[in-house]
Amino acid sequence: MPQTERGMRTRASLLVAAEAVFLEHGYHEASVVKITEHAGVSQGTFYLYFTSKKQVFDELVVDLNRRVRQAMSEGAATGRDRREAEHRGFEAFFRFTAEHPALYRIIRQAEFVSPEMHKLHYTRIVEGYVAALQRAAAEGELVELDPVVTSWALMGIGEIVGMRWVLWDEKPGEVPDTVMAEVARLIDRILGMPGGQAANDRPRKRAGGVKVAR
Amino acid sequence: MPQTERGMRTRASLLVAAEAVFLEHGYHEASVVKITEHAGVSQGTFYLYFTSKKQVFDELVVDLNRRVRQAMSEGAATGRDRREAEHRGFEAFFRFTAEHPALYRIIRQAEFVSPEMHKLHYTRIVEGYVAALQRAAAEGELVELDPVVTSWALMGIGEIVGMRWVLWDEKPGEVPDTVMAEVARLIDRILGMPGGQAANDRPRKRAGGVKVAR
Amino acid sequence: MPQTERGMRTRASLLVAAEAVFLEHGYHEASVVKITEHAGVSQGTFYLYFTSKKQVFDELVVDLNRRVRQAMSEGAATGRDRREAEHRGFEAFFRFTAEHPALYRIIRQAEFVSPEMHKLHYTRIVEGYVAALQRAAAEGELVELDPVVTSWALMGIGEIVGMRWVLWDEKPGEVPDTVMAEVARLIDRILGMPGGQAANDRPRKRAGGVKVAR
Amino acid sequence: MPQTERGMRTRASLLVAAEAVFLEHGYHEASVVKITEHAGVSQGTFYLYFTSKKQVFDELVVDLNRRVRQAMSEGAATGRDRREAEHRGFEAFFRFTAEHPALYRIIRQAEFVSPEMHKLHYTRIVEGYVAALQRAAAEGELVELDPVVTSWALMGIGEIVGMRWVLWDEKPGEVPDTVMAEVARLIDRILGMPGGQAANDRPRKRAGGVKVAR
DNA sequence: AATGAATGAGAGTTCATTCAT
DNA sequence: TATGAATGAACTCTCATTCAT
Repeated sequence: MPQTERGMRTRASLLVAAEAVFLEHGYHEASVVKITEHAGVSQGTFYLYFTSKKQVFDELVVDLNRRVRQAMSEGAATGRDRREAEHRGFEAFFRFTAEHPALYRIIRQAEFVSPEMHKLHYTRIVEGYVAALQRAAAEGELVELDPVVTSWALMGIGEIVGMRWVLWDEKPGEVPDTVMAEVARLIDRILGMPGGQAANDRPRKRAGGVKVAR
Repeated sequence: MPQTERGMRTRASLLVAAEAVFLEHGYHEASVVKITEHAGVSQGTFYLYFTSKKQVFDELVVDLNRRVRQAMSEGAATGRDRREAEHRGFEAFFRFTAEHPALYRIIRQAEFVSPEMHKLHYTRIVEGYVAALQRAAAEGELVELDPVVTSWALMGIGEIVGMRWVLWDEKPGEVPDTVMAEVARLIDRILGMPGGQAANDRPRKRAGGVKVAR
Repeated sequence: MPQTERGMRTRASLLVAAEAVFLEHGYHEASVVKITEHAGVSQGTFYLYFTSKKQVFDELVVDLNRRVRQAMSEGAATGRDRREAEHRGFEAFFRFTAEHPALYRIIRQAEFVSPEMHKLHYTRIVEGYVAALQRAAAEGELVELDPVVTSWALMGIGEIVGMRWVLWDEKPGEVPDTVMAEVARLIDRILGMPGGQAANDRPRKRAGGVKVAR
Repeated sequence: MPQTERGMRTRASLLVAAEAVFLEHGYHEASVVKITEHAGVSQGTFYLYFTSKKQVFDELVVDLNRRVRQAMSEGAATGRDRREAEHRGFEAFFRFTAEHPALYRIIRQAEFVSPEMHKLHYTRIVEGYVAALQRAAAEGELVELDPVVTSWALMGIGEIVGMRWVLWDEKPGEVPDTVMAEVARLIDRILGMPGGQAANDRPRKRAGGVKVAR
């Protein structure tokens, strides 16, 4: 760890550079040289602050994880009552994956680079999720469900939607409103909240019931 | 392409070896040498049948994709009526991701190795999904939903559940029954089919409504 | 060496293929596979008739050498008297290097592939040259000169002119007439034959004496 | 490019080593390993200073070209009058090819390794040649001739003589005096300068007029 | 005579990491 | 603290050649 002000700045700029380079090239195509060049320092300097390429990657994953969870709790904090709070928490999660889809590439890549960190990331998020679901359930707001399985399922939805509509689409950074709305309804159905079904909760016998996104 | 029986065998054993090695080490740690050693042939032989490491990877992804979809349609074929058929199709998909979670690592890694193949894989599966949802909707069996968004969501659930309960668990190859059942209920809720809620379809006001898996 | 008619044909087609491939790719870029593919036979067949890639190259050089010298003596044979014969011989040499500049690439490459053959090629040609010069000198038709040095010089001229005006030029296969004529005059001057200087043999004091080719 | 004294030394020693190795083995037999071993550095160091084996080759060709032309202009500078200057320029060229025949192997090999560099080399030299011939012609010192064709011819002579008498001979580094003298007379005849013919300028009718070198 | 599968040495090149300054 | 030269293991890939059929 750096002992001086200058050292702190150097380390920080290396982290920023690493994020940018991993984002652009992925872990394996990213080289330490690229990172140091991006940070404007020399090659050797990297090893003053990090013991390996993998270590800086791990640190980034931990950092990203912290940011996601912070976004989620900040989102939840804007809710005026318990129920709204939970809603906002989920919303924040989706918004984060939507707004930072590229960051999610880093996390997904962790599966092959740093399985422990990958596991840690999901586990931590799910923990928060589960707690939220349990609080909501205690309030009697949910259908009867298993919070762990449900949390994982919700996370899977968030990831794949981010991948499909943000990472793959030409104009990244945003999930289309129609898709977002559909996802919201879907979640409501999963959690047994009203709003999952438009006006009526019985399946209706008409083909028009199906609308295609995009 | 091989022109003799012997050549066919060699190529096949290289494919098998590649799958095993990619599974164990991931794409980047897997080397052509490891693959050929595993197949019991010399290094150069690899290039008799594949033009590059990436090509054999792509071929594997395409092959896996074919197998998943075949499993799905075979599953659907066991249903006695339309509704059962759709159910069995989804079941088959979940069973496949559950039974071959490691294969899914290969597919997920394709995101960083061969984005085109990765895209192709998901796109093809979703196409089948969407068609099934539309058929079910035409029969009036579903809640009003967007089949595309829903298909992606279902796939996200399948993947993450496979990752969590099969890939991460010590005894791989099987999603625990309790988890599988919970997922089934969850899907029913998503699709608006009866069975998504145990006995009653209103959320109830008791914490006991929540049961934790594992 | 082949024992059957069929074998003879195969060997011949391999030689033809080798010439084509060496011509197009040069020795090092040419591979045995390319040669056999071009000949329409399988890889292993090559080694039925040649012991190595280098051997077939050597054989080609020897063959080309034979062809050049034959062209030269055929050219000389068309001369009606001794003097004309010599002229025609040189002409034929230049025509050959002009018409087959690509073949000359093979020979030049021999310097780095098969120095012995390279040496042999030039030595044999020079021998013929020297003999011709000596005959001409015996007839008193030449300026006093060293036939060996002169022969080498003439060969150097032929090669470089072929390289510059045939190999490098867009429309290969032909040295422009003006260049050819200038070369002819140049040779006449070298050999001390009339015709080397236009009308007068004293250098003249006017800049207009210099005309630029191309 | 190296930024320190040490780096400069390393790069220089790699260039020296490359020249030596290309000289001894030719381009294709020369390997980067051989070069680095010769330079006493490790394999990877090579790629600190050169992007590829071909690049160092190109650099060598350019360097040699510079040296030849410098030798020529330095030679020309020793002439006391215009005419002597031109003479000395040509002399210097011949001396250089004679003294560095091995370097000329590198240049000749460029035909097959780096055609652009090969072309550049000859083109540059000819440009200087042509200019010299034109100056000489303006002084009325030459026979009527085409300076471009003549320049190429002179170069062809220089190369082949260097190849024959220096590269092939056991004691390299020197063209025998008798050969050199003969070449000089030959050039005088080509340029129409006095001295091309010993004492008399008419061909004589005696075989003794021909003397054989070596 | 012909095939084509198999070999394996060796090539050029990259890059995470170390170390002298 | 910072530099950047140096390392060397490891990689992908090519190809002349051999050999079983």
